[in-house]
Amino acid sequence: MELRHLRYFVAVAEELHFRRAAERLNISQPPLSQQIQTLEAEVGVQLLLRDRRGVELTAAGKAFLAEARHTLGAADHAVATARRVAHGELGDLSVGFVGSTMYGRVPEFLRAFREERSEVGIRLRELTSSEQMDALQARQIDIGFLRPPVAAAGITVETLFEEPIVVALPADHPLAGSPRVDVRRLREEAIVTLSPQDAPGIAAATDNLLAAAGVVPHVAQIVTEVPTAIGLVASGLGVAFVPESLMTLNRTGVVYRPLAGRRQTVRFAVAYRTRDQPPVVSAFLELARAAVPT
Amino acid sequence: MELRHLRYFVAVAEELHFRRAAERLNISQPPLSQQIQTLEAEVGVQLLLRDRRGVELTAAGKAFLAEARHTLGAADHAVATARRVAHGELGDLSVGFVGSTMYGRVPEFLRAFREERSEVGIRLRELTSSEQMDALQARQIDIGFLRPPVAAAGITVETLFEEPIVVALPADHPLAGSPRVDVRRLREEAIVTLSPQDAPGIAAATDNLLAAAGVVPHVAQIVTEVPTAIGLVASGLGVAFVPESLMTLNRTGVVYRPLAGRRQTVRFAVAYRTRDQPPVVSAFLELARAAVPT
DNA sequence: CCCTCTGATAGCTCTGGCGTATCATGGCTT
DNA sequence: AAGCCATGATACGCCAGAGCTATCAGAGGG
Repeated sequence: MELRHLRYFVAVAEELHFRRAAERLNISQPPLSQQIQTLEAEVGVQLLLRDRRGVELTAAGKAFLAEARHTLGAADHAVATARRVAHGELGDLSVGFVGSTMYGRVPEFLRAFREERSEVGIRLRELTSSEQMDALQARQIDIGFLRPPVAAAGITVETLFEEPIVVALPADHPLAGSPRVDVRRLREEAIVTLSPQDAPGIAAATDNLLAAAGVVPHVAQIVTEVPTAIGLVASGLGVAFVPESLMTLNRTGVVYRPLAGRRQTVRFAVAYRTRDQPPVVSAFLELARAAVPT
Repeated sequence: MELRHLRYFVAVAEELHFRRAAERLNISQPPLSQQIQTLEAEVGVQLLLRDRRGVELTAAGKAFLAEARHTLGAADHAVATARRVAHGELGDLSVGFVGSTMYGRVPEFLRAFREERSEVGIRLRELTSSEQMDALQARQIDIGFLRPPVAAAGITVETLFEEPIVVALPADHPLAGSPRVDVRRLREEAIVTLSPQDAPGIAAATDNLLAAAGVVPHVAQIVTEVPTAIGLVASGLGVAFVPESLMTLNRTGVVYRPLAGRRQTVRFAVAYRTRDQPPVVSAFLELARAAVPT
């Protein structure tokens, strides 16, 4: 049995007239009769009563008509669904992100994308930058939000923008009152730093800042995620250098101050497999690129 | 697009290997490649990634696979459903009945049929015998339970059994104490009779009884349904002659007594279209015939 | 009694689905 | 590095079968 048989049967059942049904199907009447006969033989059941005065459905024919319509609808739906997935209108998207990006632009991207493509399901996973590279290669995620430098075979890392580093101080710190902070004045401070393996971008920026100021850091604690570092600052353990966007994390006991002197930035990037992307990915990337100022 | 394309695609998607899929489909590999190409061209979307090391599904391909399986399932289901309807295992049955039969064997038939064919939906309509003949011809009902004589073109009326007429008396009637009642002793009674149009069987039986006893009836009221007649007996309006099976209608203020002398019976019959029956009908008829004693 | 309408049948054509043979390409082995 | 073996794609011929035209058979209706 083929869909042709179902299409023909539905046409005859609707017209209750072989010649008219054949016209509708753009074939002549004899092959239509033949195909219906073949169908009835295969089902093994009489579906139509021909009584010289038009056609009538048997009880089995009525039941089959409903099911045949459903089958044809399912076939159309299969095609439509595949097309929509191919056009990125429908599908699933797994997104990885490092903790520090959830206070910046990522939530904005996600909200905008959900509005534009309400039928794309988004799954979020918090991962470090290097974990994201592995997850991208293993196809566990399709897009990653992370901070370079980071690289892996088959993965494109595309910087979306740069943002300055600011310093997070305990609220009761003497320098908390200054509009800008000179790194050299932090010479005696304990510093909470990020692990170079897990947050290479921020770790390198911190090193640069301190080296440029000729400061040898007293490392109070090495942590994996920026929000953790800010938590430790709040508890008075030391100061931390963090990306500007983290200022939206208004934690009691912490103040953020811009740095005096040469501006030090960290990059914010999106990463994706260079090949074998689901179609939704390119739509998401375009949205993210459009959302950041050139 | 034909079901063939879906079958082939599902096989390839499951095997992830053209040659093995072709074996499973009992065709050779080249036509399988061709058909899949045709399918992809028609859908307009790449469904499979061939990369020299087996085959992989695209996102669209995964979505299409699920839909294709569903479509194939729907096609199988269409065939199975038509067959089940043709075998009377599934379907709908409209049954007409006259009021007096619902106190006899009909409920028993219905219960037994529902147990045997739980997937046949039964709709019940209370109709007089002649209304049932019209409804059968108009295909509004498929089976009727009624009391002959009644006839119409294209309708078979098949007597299932006969049952004796008994008399329904008000409980305070002088004859209520007798084990049997002689009709001649009802010479002076008001009688509730049934309309010959609506209940020809019982009306004729009543006429016969009275004529045989030489009684000229005082007709108190003519009614359409036997239960109505019994209601009037309960109110003391008169006596009525009713089929024995109505004795299961235990109405306060009414007693039933068998008649003395020659036994007068009414028939109980099932009626159906001689042709163009839904397949369930014959199953129901066989059950009804088997349920009555020969 | 003929005419007209229905769906079915006959016989032919030709498309297209399938087969065999072969190609192109990439990974693996040696 | 070269050859081998696997993959899926391509080339091409064959023939089943889907479709066509012409015709038949039977039932109403005028």
